[in-house]
Amino acid sequence: MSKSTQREDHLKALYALGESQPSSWVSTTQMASHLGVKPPSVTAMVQVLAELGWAEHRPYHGARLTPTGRKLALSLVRKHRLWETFLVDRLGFGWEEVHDIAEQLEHVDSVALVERLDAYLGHPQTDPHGDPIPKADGTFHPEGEVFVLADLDPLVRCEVKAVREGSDATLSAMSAKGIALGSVLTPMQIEALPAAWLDQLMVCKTVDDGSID
Amino acid sequence: MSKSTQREDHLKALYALGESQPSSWVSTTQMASHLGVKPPSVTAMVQVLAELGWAEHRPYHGARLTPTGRKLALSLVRKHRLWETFLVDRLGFGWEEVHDIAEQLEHVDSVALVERLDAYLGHPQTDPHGDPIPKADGTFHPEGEVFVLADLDPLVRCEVKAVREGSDATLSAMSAKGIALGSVLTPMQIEALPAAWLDQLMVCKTVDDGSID
DNA sequence: CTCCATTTTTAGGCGCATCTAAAAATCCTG
DNA sequence: CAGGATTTTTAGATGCGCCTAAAAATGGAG
Repeated sequence: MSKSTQREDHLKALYALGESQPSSWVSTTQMASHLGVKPPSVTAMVQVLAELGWAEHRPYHGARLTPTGRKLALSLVRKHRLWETFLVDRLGFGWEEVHDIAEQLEHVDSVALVERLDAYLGHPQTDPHGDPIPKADGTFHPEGEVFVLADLDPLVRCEVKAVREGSDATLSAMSAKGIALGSVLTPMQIEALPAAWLDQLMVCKTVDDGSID
Repeated sequence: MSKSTQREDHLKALYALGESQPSSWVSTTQMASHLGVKPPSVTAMVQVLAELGWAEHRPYHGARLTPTGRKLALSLVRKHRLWETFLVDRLGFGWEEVHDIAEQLEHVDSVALVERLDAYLGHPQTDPHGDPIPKADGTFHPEGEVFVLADLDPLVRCEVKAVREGSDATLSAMSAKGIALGSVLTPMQIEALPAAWLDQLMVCKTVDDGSID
């Protein structure tokens, strides 16, 4: 936490936005709206990240993480998702309640803490939303065959594996409709879902031997 | 970690130093060396705390917590000690390793988190160092046998051991109702007491069914 | 290929918490 | 009880992260 929560937040934004789009160059405006600040503030911070060797900045074109910056960002994602797992699995929070708390916890600075927490939780591979938890070395556990529900062409039975970028309200609404990780959706159920959810729900086709990872 | 980690640190210093000395007035120099900053910085922050109603500042004499400030300070102590308990009891840290980590964790702002953590840990009464953990209402678990009457959950016979922070008028009124040190109160009598008194009367149970908590 | 609309950076300020140096108050000694 | 030593506060400056407004660069439409 010590140095700069802000730097870490900008780093995370850079990572999140860079991953979710073809070009890894992220505009300052994009980051600004993601972080809830104004573009000039992002420009200033991106320049700091560049000086630290965590990002590259191509003026008027955007910013991108360096390998070092990516490692740091992944360690933040790791901490965030481990804390979310702790909050849900151990403290009994609902999956829609934990984001803001984890947002704070992830800035606590202690390598030993993260590693002990990871061990305490049994080295979980995904967080309560189904998102993969990076390992200490910054690599991911091999991911299964999940894809966005919107891509499910012939509507068939499938199992919810993850929810991407769900707001707290969305997650609550999903819970209210009985959707949780591991829920099985029939074609009929899928048709009844709000269209917006189709882009957020990550699923895999259900095979009859209900094996879960 | 809101904007106010610094405020919280000053509040805690004020509490810690005020408790451990006869006069509760704490000098800015004392606080400064405790916090690792210079006295003028403390003066400035103490003035902020005063404006917030968390402390009183008598220029050139020192600062002191208000009741509100004390409650806030105690909630920080509570969080700190609960996290230390978690780190040692659950994550297996040594008791000498946990202070700095808890120092960071205590600034995480979520009432629900603290309460769930407390429950998860089994409502511990002391932290790994043996220091008492304040309860959510800012009172301590019975240090010896003594505790605040308001905490007497199943109403049972008890004996008055002390009166905390009672004004002259309050003490007179208590005397008029026959309450003095050593008085024995029955459940029926307790129910008839002014609510305000329940927070001031320190009691111990007269029968030894020592189990609760 | 030029010019205008949009995006992005630069310029200049603000609030916060900190600092150093100087002024003010208190305390202590003779 | 006076005056110097010490403590504490005030004054003024710095770094950081944010803002708004203005300037600069990009890129798209004719």
